[in-house]
Amino acid sequence: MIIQLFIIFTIMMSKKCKYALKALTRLAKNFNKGHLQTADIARLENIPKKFLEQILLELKHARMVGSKQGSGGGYFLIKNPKEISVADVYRLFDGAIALLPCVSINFYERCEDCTDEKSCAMQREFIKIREGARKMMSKVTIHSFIKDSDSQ
Amino acid sequence: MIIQLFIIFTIMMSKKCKYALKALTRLAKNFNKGHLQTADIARLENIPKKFLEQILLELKHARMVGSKQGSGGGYFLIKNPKEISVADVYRLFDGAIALLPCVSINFYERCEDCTDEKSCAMQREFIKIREGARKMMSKVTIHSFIKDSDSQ
DNA sequence: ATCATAACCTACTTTACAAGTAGTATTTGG
DNA sequence: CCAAATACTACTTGTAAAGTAGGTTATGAT
Repeated sequence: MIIQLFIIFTIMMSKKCKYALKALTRLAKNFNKGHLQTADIARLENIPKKFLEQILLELKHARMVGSKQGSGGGYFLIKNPKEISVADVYRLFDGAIALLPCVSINFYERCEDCTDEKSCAMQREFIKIREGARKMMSKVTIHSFIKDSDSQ
Repeated sequence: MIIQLFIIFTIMMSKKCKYALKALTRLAKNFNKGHLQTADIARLENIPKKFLEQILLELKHARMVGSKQGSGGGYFLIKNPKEISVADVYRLFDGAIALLPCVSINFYERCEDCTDEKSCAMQREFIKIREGARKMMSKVTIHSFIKDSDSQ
């Protein structure tokens, strides 16, 4: 009997970021229709409530959502769903879109092992890759998640 | 006096993967011209030698490079540099190109918090994002790193 | 044959962060 | 003033990245 165990580790979007997108989508469905409470969003989207609290707070500090404290309070979207892209949310929670720090626009950092950045062929090529990802991630917005597929 | 400390965490390519690409590029420059030793590649590319050993071994197991043991041995490329894409190397070391497991071609996994995958708008949109990244990462090869910019 | 050299392989260490949990403070409507 | 909700801080647990350490095996040269 052979037991095969496949453990695969991958670098992907964090759950925090994914939950944020789901929460924003839920709020977008309620755009200009009052507010929703953390507990409700958590239940509807299968997100741990206390974890979601932190996420909504971060979204508030990033001025994507607004809140109302006290009994009967909740969260609401303050930006148009069409103006919140996946790129925006990804940068907020997971950081750079580029695969290398020396290629990042918003999170640039020099590579320690690089001798001459100006002639670095990797940098040149990874800029192309970044642009491929960045364009798509900027094009897809929270609004993309609430419209149905054929209403493209 | 205000001290501001910015700590930014980002999800990027692992160093292992980056080092692998650099090592492959170095071997590609020597394609069909004999072999290079770990120590030399390590020195030329500023990669910790023992770490590079592991990486070259993984590349060997993935049949991208070949090796010769014993004194005067070393590593050499066995695939054409044009046929080793960034996507290939990335998948080997860092896993999925897609940002969500349910969107990955090679590392698919169901999302626990998803109720109905067929009607999931996020999945539908993230496939587009994956394709943006995947196309670019498949187009850029080790050969891209050794040619100069205007010889496009 | 044996020695130096370089690949091959496994295990360990350290650090850091993701993914949450816990508990308290603050605001606000009734 | 009380209940309900957000606001905030701190802690926990597990796991992976990045590298280190040390030994084994193969091979060309002496």
